[in-house]
Amino acid sequence: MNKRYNGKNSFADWQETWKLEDRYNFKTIEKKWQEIWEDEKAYKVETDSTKEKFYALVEFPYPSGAGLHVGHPRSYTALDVISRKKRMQGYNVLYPMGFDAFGLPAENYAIKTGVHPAVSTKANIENFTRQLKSIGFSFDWDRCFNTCDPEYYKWTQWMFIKFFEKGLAYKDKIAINWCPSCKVGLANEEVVNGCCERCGAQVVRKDKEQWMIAITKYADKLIDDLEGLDFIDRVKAQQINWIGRSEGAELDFEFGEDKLKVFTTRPDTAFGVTYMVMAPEHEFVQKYMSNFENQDEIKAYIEETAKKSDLQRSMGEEKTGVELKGIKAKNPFNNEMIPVFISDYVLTGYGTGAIMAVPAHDQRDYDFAKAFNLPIIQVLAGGNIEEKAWEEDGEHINSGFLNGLNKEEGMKKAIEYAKINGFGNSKVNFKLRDWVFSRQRYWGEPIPMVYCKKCGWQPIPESELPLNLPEVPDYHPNDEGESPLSKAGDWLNTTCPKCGGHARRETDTMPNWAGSSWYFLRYCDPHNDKEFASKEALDYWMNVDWYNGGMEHTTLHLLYSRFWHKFLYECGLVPTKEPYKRRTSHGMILAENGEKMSKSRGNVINPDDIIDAYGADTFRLYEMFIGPFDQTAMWSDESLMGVYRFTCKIYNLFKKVYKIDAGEEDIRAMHKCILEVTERIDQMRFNTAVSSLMTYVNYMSSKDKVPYELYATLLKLLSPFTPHIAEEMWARLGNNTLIVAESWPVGNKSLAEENSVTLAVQVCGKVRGTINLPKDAPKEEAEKQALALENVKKQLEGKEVKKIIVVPNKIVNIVA
RNA sequence: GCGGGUGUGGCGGAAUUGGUAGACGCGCCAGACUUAGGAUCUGGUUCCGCAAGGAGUGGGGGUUCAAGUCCCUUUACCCGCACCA
Repeated sequence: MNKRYNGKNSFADWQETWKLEDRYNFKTIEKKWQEIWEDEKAYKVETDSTKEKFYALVEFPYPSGAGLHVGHPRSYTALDVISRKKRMQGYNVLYPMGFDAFGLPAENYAIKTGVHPAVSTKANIENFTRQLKSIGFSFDWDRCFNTCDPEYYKWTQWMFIKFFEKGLAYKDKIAINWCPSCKVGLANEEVVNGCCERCGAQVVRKDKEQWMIAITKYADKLIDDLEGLDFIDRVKAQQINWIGRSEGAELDFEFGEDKLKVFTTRPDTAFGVTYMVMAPEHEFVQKYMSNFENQDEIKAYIEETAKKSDLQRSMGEEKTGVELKGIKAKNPFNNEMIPVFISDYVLTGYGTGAIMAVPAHDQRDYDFAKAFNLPIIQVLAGGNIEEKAWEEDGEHINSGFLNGLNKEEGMKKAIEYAKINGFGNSKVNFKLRDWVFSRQRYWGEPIPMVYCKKCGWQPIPESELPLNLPEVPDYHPNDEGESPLSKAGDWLNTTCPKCGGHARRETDTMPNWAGSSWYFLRYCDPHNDKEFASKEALDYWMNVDWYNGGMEHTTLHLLYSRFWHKFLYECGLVPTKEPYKRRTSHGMILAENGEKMSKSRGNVINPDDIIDAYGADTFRLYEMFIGPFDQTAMWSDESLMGVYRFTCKIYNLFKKVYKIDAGEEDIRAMHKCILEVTERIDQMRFNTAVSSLMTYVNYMSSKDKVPYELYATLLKLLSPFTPHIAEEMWARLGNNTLIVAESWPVGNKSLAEENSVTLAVQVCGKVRGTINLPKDAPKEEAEKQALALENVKKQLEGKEVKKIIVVPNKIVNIVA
């Protein structure tokens, strides 16, 4: 006997055995249908070129020990609703789930307890899987994988080698952001307000040899290709802002034997340069040190700034600095000799690490000039230079051949002049830096490189992939910042793939963002052991049609993965330039009082508790009803109760269902609901989609007998939101099919329309009454009835009607 | 400072894109059923007013027959970036 139907197979059977005492038992219902879906592989999907595909993606979670947060299901339910609807609309839907399983918490836990990260991670993944399954998401679990599985990271390593082969991965000694607490180098993206994103410790600068990936080579493409993508505006804006493209010029100023290069966005203000500034780390400072008259002062300043983090530097309100006495620079535009300073307001990592200072037209230079009593020469008319710098447009003055030109013309001419005279050219700069790709950590993908004294850095041969993570005696990084892998004994020693001599393995591992940069490709073909995914699978499934995730990943994961994908595209390994067609973002869920949920505040809501008390369907529906999807929402137990009542109503409504024909009004209510729910799901206006369903249910509840067709349609519309109860009641209606495989109802606009309409009647813009008219009644009829209203007559007493505006089916406004 | 967003009842939030502001839900009030209920059902619920009526979408101004919606201005809060030359 089929367990689906509990031995019953007709609607009549169910009605007969219906008892009033029968209560909505979500626990039994939900468990039953989850088992059936799993047994029947209801959500398994195959590459099938005869069907139109739809690829929905949500950010896979890091399987933390804390388990699922109520924030995760907001995103997962939203795309589950979309996926389920698309499936019912006939699409071949790929909606996968996996785990981003490398990460610091597992390693920190290992340091504390000695439990191997692989062990705790496995347990956490099992817990997450249990939780996700208990919510009834329609993931194709056969495609699930995790990034710490050698079968997966083999390909992450393989791709790293591709980066190396194309010259995009390189080792460089750079001043990196160093977290003294985590003892790890951080990418710029991982530094928040000068502090480590994970532990909050203040980040300091430290010179280290690091693997870098040249994401900056793709800076232009990463901006330009945003055009045409369906990303929400704030994501586009944030990425553009982060990449920080600025156009200007690079100019050479004579300095000692050398040319001191500066980057400026305002070459037109060159005649207003009264001094120059280098970053304290600039190479010329050391090179010319012996020539300076005030070496002690300079050295002291350099030492002082080296101790400061970027945050401390930027917090300094007063401009500080030291003049490099003894050498002046020559302004190539007017051959004037100008003093040169070092100051920490010039950053070593941006542009050339040196600037030409134009105090009259740049506020920072202005502040510095005021502090050091330097001349301020206005070269663009406008503003009040006595008070502050003039940064707007104006006519050039005191500027030789630029006089009379505006900003734009001046820039063009200045660059032209520099070009002709060989001391400069136009130049584009980016805020974006190359990606620091090394982590001095254990729980990450080993970087598949070896160092040979003779041959330098060499990638290991493809046949040796995956390069498995070895066992180590303990997981602490040492104080020199060497990875725990440096203690991996024999593993470290190997042979050079090029010359066969002795070589030593790289001991740093990859950052978290590595595995997540291409995981959406693996979902297309997750069990392939020959390639990261077959061409056939990629051609069919890519791009991701709809990707939803958190705003916090906009400049991290989302930018990295776009870059990574573009690189693979240019290697001919993926069929598309961009990975994601559409990107949306959900708002956070805060605690009831508007605070962030956190362990320390003790206000975390565990999805397990909600499901236990009210069931997965109520939980899902509430997450969709909580508020506008893209906005921050506050958890509310009382609102949750309201949704629970609604779920009960759906269940109880069944006893009023009869096999009777639907009336005209019934049909209208039904089509109205179909149209609204369909449209609102597509627009991610889930909260109003749910309210349409509530209105429809309220309509049915007010009837003594509910026509079968109305209830059946309700279940279909409801099934993406509350799949378990929809499935259960669908079966009780006597169906032998799964509702998830049914087709989505199609709304009919004309059937949804009322045949009589209520028009508001206004006198001078104020509503004074309403009239009922048949739909599309002539204007004259509306006017006549409006004027006949008692209240309207009263309002018009003693006044002369000047004009009557009739908007058909909407409003009559009488102007007097 | 730059970029993005949000201000509507006691609360979460709707409003077909210029056409009856407050859908839906919570809460609250009244009634019904009940031994009882923080259960369920029915009705009510923007504010002031007994009513007629008036006011009303952060503030001010404007366009329009008509503005939560468009324009100008101002303000508060939230998020991201921030000495990026």
